[in-house]
Amino acid sequence: MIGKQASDHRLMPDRVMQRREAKVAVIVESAWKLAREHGIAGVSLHALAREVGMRQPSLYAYFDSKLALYDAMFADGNRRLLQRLDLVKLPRDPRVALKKFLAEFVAFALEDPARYELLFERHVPGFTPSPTSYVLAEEVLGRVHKLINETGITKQGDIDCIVAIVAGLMEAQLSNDPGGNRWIRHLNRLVDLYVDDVLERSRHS
Amino acid sequence: MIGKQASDHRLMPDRVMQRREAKVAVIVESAWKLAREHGIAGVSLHALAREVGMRQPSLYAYFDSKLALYDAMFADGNRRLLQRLDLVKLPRDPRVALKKFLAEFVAFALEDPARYELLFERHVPGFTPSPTSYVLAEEVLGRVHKLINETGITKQGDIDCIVAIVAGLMEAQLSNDPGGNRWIRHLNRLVDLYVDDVLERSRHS
DNA sequence: TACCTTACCTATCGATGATAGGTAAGTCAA
DNA sequence: TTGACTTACCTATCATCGATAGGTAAGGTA
Repeated sequence: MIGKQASDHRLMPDRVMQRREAKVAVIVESAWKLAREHGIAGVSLHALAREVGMRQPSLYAYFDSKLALYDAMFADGNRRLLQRLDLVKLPRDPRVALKKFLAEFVAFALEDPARYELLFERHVPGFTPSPTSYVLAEEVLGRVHKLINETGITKQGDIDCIVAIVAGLMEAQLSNDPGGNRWIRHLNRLVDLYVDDVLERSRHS
Repeated sequence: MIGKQASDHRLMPDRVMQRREAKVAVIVESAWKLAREHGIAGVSLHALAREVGMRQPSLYAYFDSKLALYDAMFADGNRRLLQRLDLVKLPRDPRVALKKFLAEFVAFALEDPARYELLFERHVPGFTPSPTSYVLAEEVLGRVHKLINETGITKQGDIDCIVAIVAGLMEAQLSNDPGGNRWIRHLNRLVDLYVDDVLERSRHS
């Protein structure tokens, strides 16, 4: 139960519960700060505790394990991503809408390498999102799925390809040219190329 | 100096030197075994030493640090990859040759997830290949580069795209369907699609 | 034989994530 | 207001990790 937080506090009075959740938020925010400084795997519970003015064992009052902390960060990152995607004004044209949506997705992903490591790579040994947190990631993927569908692409294999292409460009960008655009500048062209090809193929069959 | 092995043994007599290198090879092989069992980041020096019949500090006679061990594994993996690629009989047709070469590359990459993590991902916190080892990785990339060139594709941006697409498919394959072919089956089609498009564009300009 | 190097060993270090058990402050019903 | 209970921390300690120091017996060499 990675995602489970310490004990069950659902019987707590609201006031106490809110204070507690606020503290969790502070801890997660500090964890992101440390992750940005030392990489996602470089977050140490001792350093994190010091950052929030505690001793290391006290963190276990808020998270059952270090992996549970990562799970909370995973959920937090995906929630922020969904918020950002909510703000995207989607044009009528499905193709333009898809590209605009993907551009925002990619911008979010690339702006914080440590967050990218946790949300989209598997750079934390042993970490797998809990079902509760994974639902958020599926929501993101579901929105991409929907927009791709609206361009007329419905086959799972074609959706897989587009997702893989986007991921490949992002991964190359962050690995070899973080902050630049050497790979990511090809995103729109590749999406157009692939979508055109699928539609062309479906027309001729 | 990540890649440096303990001290400088270049003044050793040949007999001793060979025995030493044989031992290094045994250690690296055992490390791969542990990596396959527990993931690349799950290799512990205590377990590795036990595996080769030593105590943990004795490994430091062969490697200056754990990262130096990873560097030796990185070089070893790339050497094996080059050996495999040497065996590929390349057809005349540049396009067919590229696809056959990439197929072998991908087959090698996917057959051992732990090796993939070390060679193609950055799943080991703090690890960067030493210049000496990185030369081997560049040799691999150089061969891909050459074959892509021979299809008539010369612009760096286009080469980047093909490499990113291949990497994206491999990464999705291993993350979501290891052992299967849900993503990788699209490799040839995507390469053809991209190469065709580049050649088409160059013809119309 | 005498000497030097090799190839290990034990003991120990600091940092890590995790657990056990204690205490003072906060909360709340009688 | 008091007394009981809970919360929110603490100190002390553990096993495991990579790493270092220093010792020793066997192998190789003059």
